[in-house]
Amino acid sequence: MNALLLPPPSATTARFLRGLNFSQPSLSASSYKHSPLRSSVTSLSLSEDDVVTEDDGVSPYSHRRYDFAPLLQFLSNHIPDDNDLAYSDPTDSKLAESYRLVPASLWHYLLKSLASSPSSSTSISTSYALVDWLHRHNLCFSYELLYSILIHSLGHSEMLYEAFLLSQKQTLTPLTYNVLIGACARNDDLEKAVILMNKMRGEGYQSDFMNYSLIIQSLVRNNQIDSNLLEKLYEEMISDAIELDVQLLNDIVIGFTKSGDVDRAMQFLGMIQGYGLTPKTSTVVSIISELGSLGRAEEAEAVFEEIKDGGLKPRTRAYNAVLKAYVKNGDLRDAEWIVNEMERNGVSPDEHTYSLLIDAYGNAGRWESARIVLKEMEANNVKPNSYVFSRIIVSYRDRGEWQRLFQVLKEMQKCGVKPDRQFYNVMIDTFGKYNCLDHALGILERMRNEGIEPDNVTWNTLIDCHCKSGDHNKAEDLFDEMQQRGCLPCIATYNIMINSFGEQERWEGVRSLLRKMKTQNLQPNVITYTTLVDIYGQSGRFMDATECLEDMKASGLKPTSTIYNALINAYAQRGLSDDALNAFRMMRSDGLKPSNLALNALINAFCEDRRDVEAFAILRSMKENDLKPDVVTYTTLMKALIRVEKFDEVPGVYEEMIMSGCTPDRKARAKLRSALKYMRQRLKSQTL
DNA sequence: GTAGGGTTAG
Repeated sequence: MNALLLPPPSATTARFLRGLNFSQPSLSASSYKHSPLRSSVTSLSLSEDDVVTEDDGVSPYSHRRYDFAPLLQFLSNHIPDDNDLAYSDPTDSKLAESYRLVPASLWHYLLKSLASSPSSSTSISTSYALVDWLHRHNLCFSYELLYSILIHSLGHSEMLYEAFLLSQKQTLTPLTYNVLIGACARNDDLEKAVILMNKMRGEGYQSDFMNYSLIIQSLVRNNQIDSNLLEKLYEEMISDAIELDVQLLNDIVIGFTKSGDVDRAMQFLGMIQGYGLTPKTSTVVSIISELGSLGRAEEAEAVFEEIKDGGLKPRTRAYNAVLKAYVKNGDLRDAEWIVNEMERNGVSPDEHTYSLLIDAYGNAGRWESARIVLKEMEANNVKPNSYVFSRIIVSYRDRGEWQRLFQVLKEMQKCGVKPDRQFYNVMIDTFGKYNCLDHALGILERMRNEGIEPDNVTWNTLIDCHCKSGDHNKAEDLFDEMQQRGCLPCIATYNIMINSFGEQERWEGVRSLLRKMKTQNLQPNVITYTTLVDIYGQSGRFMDATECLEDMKASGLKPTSTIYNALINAYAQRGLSDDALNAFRMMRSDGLKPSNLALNALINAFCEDRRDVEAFAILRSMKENDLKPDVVTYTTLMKALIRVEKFDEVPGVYEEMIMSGCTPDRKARAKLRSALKYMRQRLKSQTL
């Protein structure tokens, strides 16, 4: 479009240009040797496509070099301000005349190179100057486009701030809006992107669908995606009547997948197919993978089949995703089957395949089979790595056979695999979970000796295991040490420390941790608020606890059932049954389903408040709502009966518990025993 | 179609 607006080149101007020597790099190069702008940008080699060709067939301009050095040199020396002297400078108009023939596309290219050149602010200010200059001399039309190019390039080279400043100089048009929003999203500055989108909408312009793609991609990239947010974005797209292209639909599917709402993701997958479009394989695989992580094997299989229906052959990744589902479910036979299947179809297993298989055998306690897989890996030239071994340790840790850790270490050495930071983190966690704090600290030493710098996770794990064993002083020392060594605490670190201070009832300490988080620009997350509600609630500071819950809602985070459980539980332990009930109702009105945890806590509240009738009413409503009472439910009910001295009703509850299929644990048996004891005592005192 | 995995906080 711009090329059409360019004045046609004439023979006279061409001669003029040749006469001015601008096409002779040797001359200009010598005169600009010391210019700060001498870079790849100052002179451009052009292909035939880039130049305007004359009608006469023999193009005088093909393969010529336009040398922009003189212009750029001039512009860098004349950074324009409002009452610019350059206007009256004769060189200015002479230069303008000499570049009259440069095609628009070339100006665009020059501008792009200049704006995205990695060097200094010099080139940025020169690019502004260039746009102004072109504008002033009517050399290149569509200034809107020029600004867009500039903003786009700046955004691509992470100079978003400059792009933003630039946009302030002009009235924004739909094109510049879109380019700017795109630049913000690419640079992960979504706050600015959203502000601009709203502003744009306010001015009656429609946003480009590309912007939504870029925003979703940025959210996914930074793990900031959640399904509510995505739902809101989708509503916006609908109300803006945005065209949903395949790319955008793929991005939405990925977004819902990553935010854990795989059901919604599958709806959109269906939408893609319904439009007769083909989803990207990587999109489909990511759904299978998520279904796999959730252990939803049948659905994973079904989506896997859809790849084949589309005429595509599943590759390693797709197989791995299904394999993950089987492993998650502990389904060894299906796991072995799918691996055979992939080999039969000529798809070679990779590191992930083997890792998953080893995981499966490890979980089944089949260490020998896991070793065979290790051998197979070697045979197939897939090198086992630290990851595989850390998975083995995790499976031993979770099955209580953590001492096998030493054996795993030996095996690892035999394979010539060096433990990495994450492996050591798993080791520290394992030692910590089994209260071997000295061993855990030993690993820290070992890491340092091997030149592996401990990271956030290392420190968090160490700090937390010391808190859990009650050594809050050592935990605090480690918290200080971490910072002295230049490791910045993250949100998890603060959550651990807040919990620690809370347990010690060091409330000023808690507040100062929250302040410190803010200075680091860390926002409290759901876990932070839950921790706060828990520690305040546990020490009877209910005002503080409820205030935290309100703060969380105000900050836009959705309360979870865990946070309500913490609150209900806190009230329950002090026998504040009305408050507990109230918290329970709040939970319901927030649309959260009550779990056994919440209901058991509520029963406990009535129990502590000697309201046994209400406690049993909860049991009834559990049964009516298809919630299976568990051993804790029945034990708490027995406790409630004992509290109101209805000892003779306890054996009946115990019996019902067994009848309903609950296995009594030590606490349940203890309740029955103490009820029987009281009954005997009562009998004795009556006979006496 | 060049990406997917492990460890920490309620």
